[in-house]
Amino acid sequence: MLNQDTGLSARDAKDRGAPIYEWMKTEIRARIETGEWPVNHRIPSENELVESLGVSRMTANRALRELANEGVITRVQGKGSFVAPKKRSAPALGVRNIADEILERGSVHRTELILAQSETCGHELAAALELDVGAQCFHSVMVHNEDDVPIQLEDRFVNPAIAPDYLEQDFAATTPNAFLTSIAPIAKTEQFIEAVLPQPWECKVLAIARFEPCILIRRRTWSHDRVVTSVRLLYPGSRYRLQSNF
Amino acid sequence: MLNQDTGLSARDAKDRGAPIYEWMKTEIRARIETGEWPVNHRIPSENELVESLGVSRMTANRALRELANEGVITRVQGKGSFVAPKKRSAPALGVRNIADEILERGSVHRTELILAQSETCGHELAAALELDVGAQCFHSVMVHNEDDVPIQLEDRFVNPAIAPDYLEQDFAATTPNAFLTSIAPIAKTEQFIEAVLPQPWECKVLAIARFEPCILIRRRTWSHDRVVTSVRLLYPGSRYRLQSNF
DNA sequence: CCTGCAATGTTGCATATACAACTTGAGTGA
DNA sequence: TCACTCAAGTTGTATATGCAACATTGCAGG
Repeated sequence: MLNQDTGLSARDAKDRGAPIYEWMKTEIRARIETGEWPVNHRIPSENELVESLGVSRMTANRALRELANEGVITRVQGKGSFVAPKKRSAPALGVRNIADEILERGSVHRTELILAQSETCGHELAAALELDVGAQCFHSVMVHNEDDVPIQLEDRFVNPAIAPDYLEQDFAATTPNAFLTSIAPIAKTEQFIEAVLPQPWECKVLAIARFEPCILIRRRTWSHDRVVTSVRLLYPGSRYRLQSNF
Repeated sequence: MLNQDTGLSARDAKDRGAPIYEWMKTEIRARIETGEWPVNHRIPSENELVESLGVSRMTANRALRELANEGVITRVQGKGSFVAPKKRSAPALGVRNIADEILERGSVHRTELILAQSETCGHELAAALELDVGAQCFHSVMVHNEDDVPIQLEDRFVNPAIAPDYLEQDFAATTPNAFLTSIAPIAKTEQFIEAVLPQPWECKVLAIARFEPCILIRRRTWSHDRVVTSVRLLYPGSRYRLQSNF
């Protein structure tokens, strides 16, 4: 049931799996993401949250303080808390759909599915997806071709709790990126860019030489504080470069 | 006076300008940066900090929790808090000063000047700097070391119309980046990120193997519609990665 | 009219307390 | 010896309370 004063729902104390302050953060973030609370909208004060949710002020304070540190909201002493303006996004380094990118260049995009299966999380993978060791996750590997030239090797792991029917998708028609962003709005992205030498099997599927340097992008995306996907994108250095002007 | 139990000093309550938890954070960070507390060193527990500093546990908890969120330390429930391993990663967006970046990681920055001279623009260089072919420009090459490990090769061309006394700078004290941004505010930046194999002479000055893949950033910056500088930044792939979260 | 001040509401910080969850090591009993 | 239990230490979370700092509003008095 919705609380008219704050717009937040009073959760039954029993079904909480996450800490209260985390739950408050996700609820507030959700209202911002859906547009229910637009930019500069005033967020319920700490005391209002105390009243409507039955939490202590320190807990409400922690939730709002952490959201402020993350840049989601801004707080002004004596005035209140407000939805922060959206961050600028970097065109070239943001999460682009490789298919759109290729089409914009006037080329033909074609994918080659190499693998799509369910796997058991090992230690490292569990940490990356923030799941438990031994849990199931989805794994897909595919090559994206531009005019029949391999240009990106996509090695992706997906959280099945968020996309339970991931493996049933037709990846020739919809890229994993497009599918996942359609069912889970991206709230946060972590991205590392490295230069590496490819593995032998990667050389084979990308049709490149053994010592061709490649750009490796390792990216994780979150939605509602849960990891949606962890992906490795490998680009042959001779065929691809990143651009970021500002 | 130093407290033997924690290595932290009990501050006089009067001279505190910052909140206690912020003061604790800076004190702990200082001990990590100076190497007094090396990587994996155990940090005083919350209760030890309570004892030695006379603060409440919630305050100590907040200081340590925020340091953990920032990646400075790692905390394990039931075990304790420990100095986190350094991560050598940099934001891919924006023009950072490599010296600042290294200092922030608590390492020592040292440059090695390889070349600093005036040259005559060829065709390609003239186009890059938006000058006439045959005009003079400045050329500097240097290596930036982090803890005496070569981490960036900087190959820079500078427009003499904007920085006429560029070659007279002491590049050991002030990086070219810091000098140029101080005399010409950056209005626009064009930046390409590639993966390449280094040239033999580049391998030599960076002390890397022949087939070590490198990240190459080619960047041009404008001020008042004129090109200030065109620079190639070469990073060994095994020692450096770019980070861009949003 | 307007200046000054008090009241109220807001965030920021610090403390004391309590319980839960996890780790480690010591001890105990089969 | 092995397995189990228990105690102590540590972090994680939640609450209640108090005071400080800042912003806004309204009111009293000139």
